[in-house]
Amino acid sequence: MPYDPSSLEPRWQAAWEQAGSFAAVRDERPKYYVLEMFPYPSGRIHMGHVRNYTMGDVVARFKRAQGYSVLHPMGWDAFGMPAENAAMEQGGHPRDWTYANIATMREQLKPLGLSIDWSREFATCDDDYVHQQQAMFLDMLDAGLITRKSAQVNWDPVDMTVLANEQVIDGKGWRSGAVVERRELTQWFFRISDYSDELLSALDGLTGWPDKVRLMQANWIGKSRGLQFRFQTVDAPEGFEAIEVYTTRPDTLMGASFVALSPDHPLVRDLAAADPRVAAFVEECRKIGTTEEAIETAPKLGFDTGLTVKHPLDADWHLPIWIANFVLMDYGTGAIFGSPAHDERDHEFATKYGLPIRATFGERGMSLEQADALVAKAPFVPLKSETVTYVRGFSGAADQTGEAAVDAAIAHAESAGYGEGVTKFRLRDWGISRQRYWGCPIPVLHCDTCGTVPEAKENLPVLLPQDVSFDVPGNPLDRHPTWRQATCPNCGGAALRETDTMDTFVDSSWYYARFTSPHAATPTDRADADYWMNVDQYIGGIEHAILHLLYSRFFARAMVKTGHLPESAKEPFDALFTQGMVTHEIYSNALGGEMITGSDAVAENALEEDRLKNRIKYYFPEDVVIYEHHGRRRGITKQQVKDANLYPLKQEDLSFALVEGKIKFDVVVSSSAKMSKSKKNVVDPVNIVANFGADTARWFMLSDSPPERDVEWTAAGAEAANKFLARVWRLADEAGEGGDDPDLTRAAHRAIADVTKAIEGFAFNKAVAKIYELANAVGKSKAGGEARRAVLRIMAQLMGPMVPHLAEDVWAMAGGQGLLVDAPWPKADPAMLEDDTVVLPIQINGKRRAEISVARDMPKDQIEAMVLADETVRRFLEGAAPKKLIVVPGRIVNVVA
RNA sequence: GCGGGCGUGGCGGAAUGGCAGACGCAUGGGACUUAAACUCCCUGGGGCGCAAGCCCGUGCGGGUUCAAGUCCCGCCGCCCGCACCA
Repeated sequence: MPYDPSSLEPRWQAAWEQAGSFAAVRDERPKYYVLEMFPYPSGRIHMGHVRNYTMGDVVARFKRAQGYSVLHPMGWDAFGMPAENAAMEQGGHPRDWTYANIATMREQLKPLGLSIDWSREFATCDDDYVHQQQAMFLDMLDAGLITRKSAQVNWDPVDMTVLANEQVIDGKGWRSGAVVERRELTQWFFRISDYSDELLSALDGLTGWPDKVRLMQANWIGKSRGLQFRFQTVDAPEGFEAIEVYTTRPDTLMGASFVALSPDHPLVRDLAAADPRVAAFVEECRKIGTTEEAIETAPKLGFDTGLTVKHPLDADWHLPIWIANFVLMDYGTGAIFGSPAHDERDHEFATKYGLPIRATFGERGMSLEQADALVAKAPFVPLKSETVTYVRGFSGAADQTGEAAVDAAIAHAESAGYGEGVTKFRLRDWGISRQRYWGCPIPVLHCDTCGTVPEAKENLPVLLPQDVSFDVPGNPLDRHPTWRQATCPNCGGAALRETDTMDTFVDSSWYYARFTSPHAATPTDRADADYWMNVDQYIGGIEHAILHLLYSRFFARAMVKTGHLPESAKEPFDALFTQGMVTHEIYSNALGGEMITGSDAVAENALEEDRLKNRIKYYFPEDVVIYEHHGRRRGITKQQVKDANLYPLKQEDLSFALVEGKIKFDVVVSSSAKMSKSKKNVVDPVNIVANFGADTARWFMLSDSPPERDVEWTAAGAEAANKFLARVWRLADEAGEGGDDPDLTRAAHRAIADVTKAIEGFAFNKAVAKIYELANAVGKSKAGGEARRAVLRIMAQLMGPMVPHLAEDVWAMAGGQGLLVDAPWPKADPAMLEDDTVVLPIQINGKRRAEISVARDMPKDQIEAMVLADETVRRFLEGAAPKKLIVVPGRIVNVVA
């Protein structure tokens, strides 16, 4: 009987379930909390999920074997726009759509054999979760962590609704096609910016996080030291006698050539009220979306107000005031001075509008003329740590670094009294208001008498009304006939409910804490949180490096402040791993605008493809057959092969069929990209599990590609994975009688050491390679009987975290006692790991020319003597003494001739 | 535009500054078979050579070092994020 995952996998899953193997329990063992970022219930699981959860499962099972009490939960990030979009497109209710998707996905996930404690499952749209989140919101409101202020949104003037950034395409609303405007709304915010410094400095302690993520967060928080000062205005309207600016480069003050205001600056508003030309310019600026990307990539636009300011160091020197579309109101003071000689953007702006470009400094030793010449065509922006020569300096030495010059300039401004050094952060408060239905209602009321009033805790949860429709754009809560009507908990009078719901990032900012006690009547249970927090290993995509992870770090602090988490949990994730995406080749019918019918064009060009996307037809991988023809990969649709009565067409019959004209290549193979429904380059995990079993899918996801990098799903790779697992199964099935093989036992212990190290280091691809080596050793070995079974049991243990079903079967066949899942992780015998002799490569002038075999502990002088006596070395030296002889013990020898 | 990352055979990848290409896939050859599939063995960066061996080779151009895929500087290409996608 061959390897049959379809019978074996359900059997072991049932065994684990019956044994209750994965229930997380508080006991005397040390605890380990493994968490993968929870999925959005889009409707079907995809390969990205399989990869993410397989990695987490490897860690969970590995730690379990190492004697930890493991918490490995699963839930659903269930609020969000797709449910509303589905309701708009297909009718139905977001709640029904969401829960149906969850049911489907749970059924698709379970056959993967993940070691999850399913009793802890919840969805963020559950009434209970909403309830606890609202309770925390009230606590946080009370603790001063929440505020209300004005913020800009994308406004679709036709649909009369707020759009998400992704719903704005080329500055237009995705449904209406209307040019989107920026509008101001009063919104709810978490005061994350109060924690800027704390969130930044605490990054140093996150030693279990990738450096790149810490760096991205540090840059996002963006601490900067600069000078804040006032320009005195000339002839400006009343109330605008001075303009406050902030600069991180006060040392370039003598190179200032203009002042630029944000279109949202108060002075600009004042001017716009009086001058229609200003108003028109501002309106033009507002047609750019709200994203920083849109603002920064839009062409730089300026408007000369005609007003001027006095330079703080020379009252007779007047600078023009411009309005510029790239100046952000959110950062600094909404006003800057332009220093075109030393800033890319200012240089572009000055060049476009004919404003002066005056160097403040040049390369070391340059004269004023040389420095001005240097910056005429392009700005000079050296590293701040580099020493430069100031040609228009006003403080500090002539030759100094940018850093020193900034400090000197701040000191100068402070002693002269025209400005002060300040520290600013780029991080803005976290706006959580969404003008949408399918989210957690913000539990607040608006009372005519009492103003904005928090709902009383005993009135929670504030649940969404069920009788809503999505046939008209806009927020159904706003137009619901009765839902808004409520009683003010303060005065007992009539009040209106807040109709904003919360950003779904709020839901995902504390689910990790809720998993520690998912059914508690309070947001957390302190004993459980104390025991299970922190998450020891968090695993998810790099796309969450900034927002989700930063918000979660803030939220944990807010939960500490409101007593929902212990102080020790303020950094909730001890270690983080960011895994890569799953990609696949793309199969389509067209390239370069022509329908491809067996022509030579196979290469891919993303831009071209984008331009032609409307004419391109995509094929699912399961609908095409790929052949190698004249060294190129070409595709034919299965339908075509069937129509020609040739299915299944063999490679060797291909040329015949082509020559006879029975078939032609009509599918272009394009390079791999992230799996997406629109390009149909998706492989359904359900099909893979049905065809090959879950273990094959898991094994493939772990093989070959390093976990942090993208992995390309290929049919050949999946088959190879399946073949290997079948081979391992046969090795166990066919184990016969025989004697010892010390080399095999050594190989097994080597494998224990290597695989353990690889799993600990998240190098699953290397662990897989080491298991291949062990399997090859088993296959070659003559060992039999208990000696062979002992090695097979080790192999089962090492494979257990990755392919748990097969491993259980091999374990049982090789005479393992009880369930493998309960067996402790094997330990390598140190005596088995060391060889007595080592082969030392000999390099001559850095190139490998020979090797010698020496005792591991041979002294250096003996090695040197052996090297000099070596025939190849003597040939290269031609009788001369080496210039140098480098011996790195146990590693390498280099002879410099 | 700004921030972050990645780039090694035909392909996925391996390599505490120390033998580049572990391991796997594809290819080619062979064994088994009436035949095929399965399986097993060998081959497996490019070039020259009967061979021993030699030369070239880690996106491109420089540099540091006895020694560079790895460190430094400057480019090119691709990917991720940019605050209302999740």
